[in-house]
Order: sequence, then structure tokens, then C-alpha cells
Amino acid sequence: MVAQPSARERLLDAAEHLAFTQGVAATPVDVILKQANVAPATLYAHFGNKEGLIVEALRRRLTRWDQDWQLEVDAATTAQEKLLAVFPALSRYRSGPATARWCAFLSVAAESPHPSQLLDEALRSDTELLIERLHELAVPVVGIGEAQGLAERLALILTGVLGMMLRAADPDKVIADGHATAKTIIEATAVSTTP
Amino acid sequence: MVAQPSARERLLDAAEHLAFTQGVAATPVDVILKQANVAPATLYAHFGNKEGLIVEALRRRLTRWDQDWQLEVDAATTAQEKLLAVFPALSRYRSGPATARWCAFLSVAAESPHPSQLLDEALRSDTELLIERLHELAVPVVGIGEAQGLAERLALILTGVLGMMLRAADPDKVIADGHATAKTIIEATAVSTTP
DNA sequence: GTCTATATCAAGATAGAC
DNA sequence: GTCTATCTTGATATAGAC
Repeated sequence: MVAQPSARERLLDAAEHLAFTQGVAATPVDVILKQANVAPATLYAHFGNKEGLIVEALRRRLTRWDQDWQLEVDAATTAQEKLLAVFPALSRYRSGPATARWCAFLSVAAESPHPSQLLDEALRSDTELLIERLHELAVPVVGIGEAQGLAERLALILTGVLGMMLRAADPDKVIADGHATAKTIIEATAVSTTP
Repeated sequence: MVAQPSARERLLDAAEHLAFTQGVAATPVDVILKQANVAPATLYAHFGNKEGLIVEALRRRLTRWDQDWQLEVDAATTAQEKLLAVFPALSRYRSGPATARWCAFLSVAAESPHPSQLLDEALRSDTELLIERLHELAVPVVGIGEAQGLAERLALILTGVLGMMLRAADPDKVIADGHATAKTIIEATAVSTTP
């Protein structure tokens, strides 16, 4: 007999699976509870309210994304490949248990024009990780002077890849397009800094 | 005494202003009715239900976007400037009456994992306009062979610009970043086709 | 901590008069 | 077509027992 995950874990799993594929507002608490096989009071005892559950699910998600991305960075050999590793990392991440229709963080941000402080922090931590790690990885490729600008352009491209998934596009193709676009931008930036 | 717009127009104005800045699900019908100074039954007589109102607001929005974009294309002189005109068009569009937090179409798509046929058509018409016009404008710049691929990469960049607005970024700066990124991509594609 | 049952509330939609 | 008033539903959260 297999040990069942705790009610807390089951709730997080269900919330992640449902809210980030169907949308948070479109996912009633009842449905999460049924999927997790957990009683209402248990949810509120653990997380306070629906938003608390979502915030915690986002945090757990960011940890997985951080790890998956770092794995791909470590696996890459050249500095340019490490900078581009965010695209294979996205493929890896999406093939794992962390299902989402496009991006859990952008999705919640889109649904929450006035987020609470707790939620806002969870959302910002995703963007901060994205920009900061891209910046670090960009320095060896284009130098400190161009690294911030390049990081922002790459974040824009990755965000575009995620957004294109809402336009009924094939995810694998879009990731490949983004990868190719980013490579062109990196090389154009690198050329301009090493004449 | 100024003639007041019809109840229908007032409803569309209010729906556009509220639902596309706050989110559709986060905007109760009551609030739209109050802003439009219209009674509930009038809304349902004109549009059937809330979704009907949103669909109609999206359609009207796409017409405006189409016009604003075409204006900027016509104002541009070179073929490359016409292809890049989508970025100044976005600035123009956002400075007009059609307010939105990021993009009304992507926002509704994000909130609607299982759209009705009517809504799905309204959403797809936006993506179709985007890709098709970019394709037309790309042909004189990079030739028929590369035009489709370039159009898709530019759509990805524009979608990235819109998505970055959810990451608490400055809209004007993001549009400028996208413009510069697109210019690099276009020139890299043009170079590879005219050796 | 977890359950069943339920209170509370907000939102979409409609009835019926004018 | 438009108004006031209201019906109905569905969702979040809580009460109280075990």
C-alpha cells in the first residue's frame, strides 16, 4: 500500500493542476477539494483562504522552475548555450508535473489587477528570477555593459513564447521560434560589442 | 445640450473600459451597468448576456486597432518601416480611447480556457489579422520564402511586448525594446536572403 | 486535523410595469 | 426600449461534531 501524500500536498497538486490550466477564477474551491479528496475546513486550516493556496502553489512552482532551469544551464557547455538554456529549460519544465496552459505567473497576474501584497511578491519573484539570472548569464557573452539590456530583450522573447501559447499555437514550435529569435539577438549584440 | 450616446454605445464603452483593465471575471455586470447608467434588462435585450457584450466590445476594438495600425503603415515610407509600424501603431492605439491593461484579446483568451464558438472567433480574428498583415508587409522586405517565418517571429515579439506589461514594466520602454528587437531580427533575416 | 452541514454573499439573469 | 425589483444560482468561508 502506497503512502498517500498529505492533505496539504494533495491540495497543492490539485490547485496547481486545475487553477493553472483552467484559470484561478474559473476554478471553484469545491472542484479543487473534490480532486484533492479533502474537506473544506482542511483547506482553510492550512492556507487561510483560496488566495493563500494559490500563493503557496506559485511558490512551489517557482522552486521547480528554478531547479529545472539551473539543470539546463549546468548541462550547457558554452556561455552562449548557457544563456539560451532558458528555452530547453521551458521544454523540460512543461514536460514535467507542473502543467499549465501558458504561464501560471502571467496568468495569475492577468487575473489580478490589484493583487494583495502576498500575491504581488509571489508574482514579482518570478520576473526577478528571470531577469536576474538572464543578466548573470549574459555577462560572459556580451560584457557587463550590454548584459542588462540583453537580459530584458530575452525576457521579452520568453514572455512572447508564453503569450503565443494563448494564440492557439503549437508550444514546441513556439519554443523553437523563440530560441532561434533569441540566438539571433544574442549574436547581433555580441558582434556589436566585439568589433 | 449634447446628445448622449445610445445605451448600446454606453454599454460597450463601459465594458471596454472596465473589463479590459480589471479583467472580465473581475468586472461584475452591475458595475458595467452603473458606469453606463443603463438598466440590466437593456443589456440583456441588446447583447443576450455578459459574454455577448464582451464579444461585441472585442469586435469594435479590433476594428479600431486595424485602422490605427493601417494609419501607421501608410505613414511609413520604406518597406522596412512599414513592417515595423506595428510598434508605433501600438503606442498610438494605447494613447487612444481603447484602454487596456495589456491586451484585451490575450486577456480574454487567458481567462477563457474553453471559449464558446462566438468568443473563439473574436479571439482568433485578432491573431489572424496580426499574422496576415505582418506576412504581407514582410514580403517586400525579405521575399516570399522568408515572409511567413519572419511574420511569426515578429508576432512573438509583439506578444512579448504585451506580456511584459504584466511584469510591472514601463509600457513605453517595453514597446521601444520590442521595436529594437524586431529591427534586429528583420535585418538579420534580410541579410541572409540577400547575400 | 478532518469531517458534514450550512451560513453568507455576490453575481448573472429575469419578471412585469411603463 | 427602458425601468425597478427580484429570483436563482453558485461560490467562499465557517460552525460544530468527532
